[in-house]
Amino acid sequence: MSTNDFYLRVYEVVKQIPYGRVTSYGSIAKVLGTPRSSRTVGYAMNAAHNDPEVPAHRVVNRNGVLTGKHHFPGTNLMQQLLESEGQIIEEDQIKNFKETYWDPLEELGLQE
DNA sequence: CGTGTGACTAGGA
DNA sequence: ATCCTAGCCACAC
Repeated sequence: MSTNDFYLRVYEVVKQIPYGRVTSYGSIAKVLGTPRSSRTVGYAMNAAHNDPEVPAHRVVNRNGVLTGKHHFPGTNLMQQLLESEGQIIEEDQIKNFKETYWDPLEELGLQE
């Protein structure tokens, strides 16, 4: 495999994000072994479109800001989805980010 | 194979 | 704390 492999790996990680939790692009990239390809992770999410099992709304930037909300249908679908999971969002930013942050490195047992 | 682009991030002013 | 800059990597053309 080749090209799609990276995207598929991204999806596999995103799919494992628990309900009500979120993570960052950089963390996902790090899990994949390429911490510098965080931008590409977001790029991959564009194609995630085809995979409804990928909870793209649970992926935000490292500050807990919904940078990708503009890529969702409507104007604040991403925010609505997160709020429906119990997230507290204000000004496009997750207020309880630290509490709901899900670190794939820890949770997947890849670290420590 | 070179160039441009982006749902990012870290570091410096 | 906020704003700006440069580096990154995978992909489309």
